[in-house]
Amino acid sequence: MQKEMKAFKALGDENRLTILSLLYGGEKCACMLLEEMKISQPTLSHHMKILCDANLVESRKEGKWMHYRLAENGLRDITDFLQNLMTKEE
Amino acid sequence: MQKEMKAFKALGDENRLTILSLLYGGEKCACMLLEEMKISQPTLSHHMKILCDANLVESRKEGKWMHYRLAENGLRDITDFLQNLMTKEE
DNA sequence: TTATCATATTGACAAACTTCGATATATTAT
DNA sequence: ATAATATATCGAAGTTTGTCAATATGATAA
Repeated sequence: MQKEMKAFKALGDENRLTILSLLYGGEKCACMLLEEMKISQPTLSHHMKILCDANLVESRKEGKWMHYRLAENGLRDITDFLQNLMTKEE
Repeated sequence: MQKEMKAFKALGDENRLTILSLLYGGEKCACMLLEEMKISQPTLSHHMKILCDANLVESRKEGKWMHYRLAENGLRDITDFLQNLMTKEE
């Protein structure tokens, strides 16, 4: 349950939900995310770390750029967790 | 997105995840939840309010007892939200 | 090497959150 | 009406979280 809690904590922030929606279209580098949001660079870096630690986002380093993309596995894990809560209820 | 954020915030707490898992088997009254957890009565009340406000739990008053159950609608909403994030990615 | 650019880390501060004891409210029983 | 019980609200203490400026790290370019 610890794993799911970490993911839900990560999802419970407006900026991080925005980041996920920006990654919906596919991989993006940090600098592009930064342009589309009104937060500082350290703040973005902080949020990306939380999303990666929660397994919701995966990263790839290319030269001095960091590329981020949605982590399908982590997303599926918590989706399954929620679906299990719903089924067989009652 | 505000609605989902509220739900995810609510899910990002160990005690509240425990409460949801306790409600998995079906409706329970607050006093029964209280017995199964090591938190004070005001704390439980606080968490139940957060879960209800987030639409993850529904309540029913019967005399002096409050009965709580999982809110299928709210759970489905965020499950759908996550599933939409996953599909068509790429 | 030195300069420049992209990202990460540190340190500090304010805001938000969790928790509980004390107390209030509401319902039932006597 | 009074007592007892279940739950909610209040107020305060301690903890966690989000944020940014300053700085560090790592990579490329000159």
